[in-house]
Amino acid sequence: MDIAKTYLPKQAEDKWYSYWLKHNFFRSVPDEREPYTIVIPPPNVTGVLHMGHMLNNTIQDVLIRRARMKGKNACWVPGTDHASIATEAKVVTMLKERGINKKDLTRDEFLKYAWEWKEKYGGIILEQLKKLGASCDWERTKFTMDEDMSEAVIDYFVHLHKQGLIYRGVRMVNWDPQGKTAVSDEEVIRKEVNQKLYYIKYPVSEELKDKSEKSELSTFNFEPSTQNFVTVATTRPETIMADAAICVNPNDERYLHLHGRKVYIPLINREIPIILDEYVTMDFGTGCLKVTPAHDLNDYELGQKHKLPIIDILNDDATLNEKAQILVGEDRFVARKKIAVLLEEAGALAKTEDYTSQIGFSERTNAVIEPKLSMQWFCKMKELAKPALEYVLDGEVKLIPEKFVNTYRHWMENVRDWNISRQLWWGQQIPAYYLPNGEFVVAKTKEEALVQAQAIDPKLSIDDLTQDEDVLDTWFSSGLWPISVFDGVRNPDNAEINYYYPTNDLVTAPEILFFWVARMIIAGHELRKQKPFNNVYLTGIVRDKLGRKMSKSLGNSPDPLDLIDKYGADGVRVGMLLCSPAGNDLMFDEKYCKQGSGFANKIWNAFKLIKGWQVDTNLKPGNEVAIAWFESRFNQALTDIEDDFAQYRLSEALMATYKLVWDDFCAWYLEMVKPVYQQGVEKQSIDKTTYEATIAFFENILKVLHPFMPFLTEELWHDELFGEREELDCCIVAQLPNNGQINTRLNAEIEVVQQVVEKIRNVRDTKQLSPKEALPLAVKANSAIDYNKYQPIIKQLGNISELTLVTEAVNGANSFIAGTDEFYITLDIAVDAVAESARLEKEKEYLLGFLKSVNAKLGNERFMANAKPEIIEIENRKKADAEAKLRILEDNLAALAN
RNA sequence: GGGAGUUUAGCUCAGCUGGUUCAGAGCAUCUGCCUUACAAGCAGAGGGUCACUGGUUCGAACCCAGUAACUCCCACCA
Repeated sequence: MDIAKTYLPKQAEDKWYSYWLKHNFFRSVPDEREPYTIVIPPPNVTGVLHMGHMLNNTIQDVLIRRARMKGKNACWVPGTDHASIATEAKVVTMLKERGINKKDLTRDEFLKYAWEWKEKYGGIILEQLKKLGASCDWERTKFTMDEDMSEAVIDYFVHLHKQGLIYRGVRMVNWDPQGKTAVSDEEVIRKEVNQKLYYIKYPVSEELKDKSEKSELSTFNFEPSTQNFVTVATTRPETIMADAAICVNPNDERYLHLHGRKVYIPLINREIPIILDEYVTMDFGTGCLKVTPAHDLNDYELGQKHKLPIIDILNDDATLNEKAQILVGEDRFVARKKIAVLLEEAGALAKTEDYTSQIGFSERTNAVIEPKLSMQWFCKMKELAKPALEYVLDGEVKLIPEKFVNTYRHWMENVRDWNISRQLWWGQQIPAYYLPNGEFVVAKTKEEALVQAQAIDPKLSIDDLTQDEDVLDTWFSSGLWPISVFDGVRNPDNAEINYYYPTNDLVTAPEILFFWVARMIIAGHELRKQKPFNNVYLTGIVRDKLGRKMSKSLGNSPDPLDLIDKYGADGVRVGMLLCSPAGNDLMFDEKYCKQGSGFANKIWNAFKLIKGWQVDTNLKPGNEVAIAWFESRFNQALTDIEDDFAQYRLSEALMATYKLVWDDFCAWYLEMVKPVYQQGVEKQSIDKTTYEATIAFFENILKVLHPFMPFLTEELWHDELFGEREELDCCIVAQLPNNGQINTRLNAEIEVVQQVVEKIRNVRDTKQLSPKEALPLAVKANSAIDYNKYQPIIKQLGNISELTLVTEAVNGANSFIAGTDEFYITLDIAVDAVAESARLEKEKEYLLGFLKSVNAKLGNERFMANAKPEIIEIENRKKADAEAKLRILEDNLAALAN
């Protein structure tokens, strides 16, 4: 039969994924085995797979598959997040395209559209994950707005409210004028922006009585005539109409004459007081601050302190309202430009300066955040954060890499109250019910709310209650994820939550350490007094090879599905992992995927080679040494790989596997045992022992590879090479081999043998001899290595015609040293004594230098006094080895000279 | 402004408690091979002032101090 020349991923991928599904290999139900649980970081329900997801989910899949193959009850819970702001924005856009304005819809009508949208586009991303090979238990797929999930959220809200941890209040919030909702502090991204600093002159309302009371404004390069003005620097001239005061530092000697005075706001001529507060920095701007309590957080606090009126001149969409008196209806940024012109015309603009400062942008809509006063719901964080911090500091929840502990601590120690209300419809509506008198009660249902309400006013009926319009922040619900997917909020003692929780590993991006990870730990402690997971593996950000973050707007992100199409899912998985050491950003380059698919092909070809063999029972076993060595080497590699996994060094585990397969198995083992080509036969004859051992090795290799390359390994697993397989005998559920014996002596001796082979090849290369030409080799063994034992290997790999053991150096031969043994290859052509001497001299020189440094150490009294005995012993051995080699070299040099 | 991190070969990264011939791996590069599994391959080779400057030490890529560059997080200087 014909075997494809290269591995063809496409056929294998769909075939085996459905096979796994059909046989429920991803399914997990509680049983007597040890559980291993991962909950997926739920992607946005309307999201599309990007490279970050690829990395994240590849890692999770590797971990879950490995756990499965170690006999654990592996459960990977998939699902999606309703992502209120992002999704609502998408729905609004969609409606707009259809000519529908959200304003014209009722809440119910809008939600109907939103659900339609979710049904249509939601879950695309989960389908995409299947292409990657994600072995999630799809029967457990959850959505954060599923009925039970929402109920859990409401329960949690009611619970926190009962604890007195949720309150309602007017606060300055981060207002997203595009999403028309408040967003939390964490959802504001600050960026450096080039702006202008406008110096605005506010006329002082009374003439200065004493002309001699001269200000020192001249140091600011102002026109002398400005002494009747107060000049204020601001980046937001459009808010002057909302000014409630001008503030100067009481210690600022320049402004003593202004104490107790009043000024007029330019253009609208409203009179405002000059107030004094040490908050003002004297050496910034002019040292005068305009106080605009409605539109700046600090000004708000200053306003509260000084009991200033709050004048809000902005609408929810950040256009100016009638309180502004001028430019009503204009957008804030349009107004800024226009007012600058108006001020200029009125002679109230002293100057403008270029200025860069940080501005907040909405993470969801990218709109410039407007500080806005409004009534919001808040969650008290201080008490909640404390135990959540302890979990991490105690190491009960391990962050990988550890460096994030500091960041986590810093945040948890400086946490502020969390604004949990969002002025949206898509999400869990806050379970607060208002009485006609404005009081409110919090309850799970309207009926329960009525009971509470009637305690206040017995005459109330259910129609008198109105529910709060706002919904909860998405993170409020995703914080419950590891508990709510097992129904642990509503039924805290059910069999599932007791079995699967706490989960084992969480794999997520460091960007959402606080948004999400911290809140899960908080919820875990609050609801169950338990951590939600043992380990948090924080992946890096996927960047392009120039180090730029991959994003749609930059257009530097490849489509993951295209990559899978091009390199196969296994190739892409390997590619992602090859360049993603734990916690480091990943400089993604397609070439890694190429390396991945190249690796898949290498394995495929090893398979093809073995497929071409046929047992000939007449042949005697002839590869005991090779077989014993590979077994030992394999066990060694298993230990190394296990160790890498234990430390979450997935890249290194993969690289160790890569080298095991490519170097040890293909380049050495298979070359050692591969039969000499026999012409005219379809299959190459091989002895039974070697054949069986090789197949067993190959099967074990497939197991080790499986977590990284599930499709290829499953495909090969079912080849007839391995005999008949039961229907359920699949690589995905095969058990990883246990760590077996490691023969360190054999491993070490083979390393010398490998050196010998490499040096023979080197001689061949430098003498430009054909690899086909067999050469004679003589060994003068100074070590205990029995070269008779390794003769077949050396002969086959080095193409040696004859290997003789000698006791004296061979004259006129090309020599080399491997380990401490001497090797001689006698060639027909005469040795180029000059070149050979030069080569040996160079080696000698190096050894002498080395010996000198070793002797320097050994001759150093303080070294001998301070170094540990084993170090000294090592140095002594180094010295002995070097001296032995030097003697050999000198002998060889002497022989050449003759 | 505060904090954390990074800096090792052309690229991406290992290098654990300071001490093996310790300066490494993979990729890339160069040279030679179309050797019956694989040219997506094989064989061989080259490539580094371990960011810089000082210090500690018998001994430093590793510890300490300072400097520089980059990255991230946090923060209300208009």
